[in-house]
Amino acid sequence: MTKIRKEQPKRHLAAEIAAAITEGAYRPGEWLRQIDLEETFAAKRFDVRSALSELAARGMVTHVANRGYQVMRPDLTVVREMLAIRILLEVEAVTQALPHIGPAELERIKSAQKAFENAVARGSKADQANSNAAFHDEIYRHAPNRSLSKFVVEIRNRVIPGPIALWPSYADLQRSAAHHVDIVSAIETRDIDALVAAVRRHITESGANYPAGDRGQGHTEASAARP
Amino acid sequence: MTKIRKEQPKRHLAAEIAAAITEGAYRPGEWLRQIDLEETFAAKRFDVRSALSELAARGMVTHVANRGYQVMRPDLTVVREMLAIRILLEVEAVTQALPHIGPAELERIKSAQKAFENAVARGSKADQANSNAAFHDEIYRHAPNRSLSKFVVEIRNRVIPGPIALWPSYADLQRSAAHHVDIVSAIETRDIDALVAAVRRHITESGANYPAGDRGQGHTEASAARP
DNA sequence: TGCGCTTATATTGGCGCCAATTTGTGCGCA
DNA sequence: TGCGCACAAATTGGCGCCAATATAAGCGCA
Repeated sequence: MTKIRKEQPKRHLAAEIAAAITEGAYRPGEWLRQIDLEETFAAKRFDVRSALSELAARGMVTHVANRGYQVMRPDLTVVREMLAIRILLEVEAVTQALPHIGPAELERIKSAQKAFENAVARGSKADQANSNAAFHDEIYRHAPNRSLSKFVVEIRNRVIPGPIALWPSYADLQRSAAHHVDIVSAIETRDIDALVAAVRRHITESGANYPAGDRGQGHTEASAARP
Repeated sequence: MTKIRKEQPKRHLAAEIAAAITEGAYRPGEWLRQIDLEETFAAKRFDVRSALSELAARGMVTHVANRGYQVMRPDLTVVREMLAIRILLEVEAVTQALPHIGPAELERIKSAQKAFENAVARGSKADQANSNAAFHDEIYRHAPNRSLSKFVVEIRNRVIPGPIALWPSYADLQRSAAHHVDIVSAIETRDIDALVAAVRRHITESGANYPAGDRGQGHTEASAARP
């Protein structure tokens, strides 16, 4: 008799919770109750705590003894610093990728860009975020340094977007789409300088949504939610 | 009556195990038995499994269902790619740091360098690794982008050194020390180009220990250790 | 005597309970 | 009526057991 085994792909709960946080399901400062997470993600207590511990190590949530875990409040300074790091990495990635982008690859990039434009017009917030990420990855994946492109993804997912950056205006989205057009055309004309400049501008301005004195956005409300 | 509470700084077991791996306590390909880890680190089963899961997510160990966790075999390509990323980040860090290094800071850097030389002469392998890391951090910490310097540390600790890179020859160590001297003098003369070149060379050559066809070093022996 | 099957052992991994602690509520007292 | 204390409810977190599975050992049979 052949042995039947349930091949569950060993879900990575920490990543799922992290995604939920970056998508705004949980607000900065909000308490993450283990019991809630258990039923929301249909996971066991063990996995929940394990995931929470991991996220705490990553600095995505803060842990208060005997109180629980709460979503880290995005520090404007840290966000800006992470953007600077992203620029460093993504500029390198796109520079490495350019020589390896032929007509076929360009076509895929263009369709990824189209997908983003569609998401801007008719998609949900999550669609917009995902198709935006997919567009960039479609470019970076051609960098010979595969670790680099993986890293770019990891860093991007690590930053907790403030509530403001999470709800960009339609104008913001259109500006993003315009940047994508710039990037694509720079790739098409093989203009490395223009390409680098476009990427740098794109990332920089993605953090421009953060007003100067951000910080306490949603502070009172989120803090009010008791643990 | 005042309440007495045991303020244990909430140890991060995953980091401890990771350190043990990078220090060579566990060889690539070796199986990590949970029971052994329990008593070695005086931790409970829960924490061990949690830490292991985290390390698996970081790609430091591989997880085989119902078999356990084993130390990831360092892939030469990945190691090289990570070195390239380290160069990118550390060059940026040192560039940012230079303008903020005054006489007082330079003095501390010099003493860190001395500490490394002492470790080379009389210290253990762990001492050498630690004092080397301390030297670099003593420089990078002056970069205004604090996230960057933290990041540099994280990346450095993420790479699993192959057994060869782990046991550098005395000549390797001396070369490393020489690089440090170059770096210090470049800082002293404020020669940014020389500084960048020195850092780049230092990191690049730290991976030169890996011979072309590395991979299977310690393969048979480590694999023999049954789970 | 060697090979294949069955049995035994060690290890992993899923799951759950209960003590400790904190927060919320209600009662009593000034 | 307002303040403070005590009690109750909810949540976290430490800990341990036991089933499932892989590996090793033992045994019978050709």
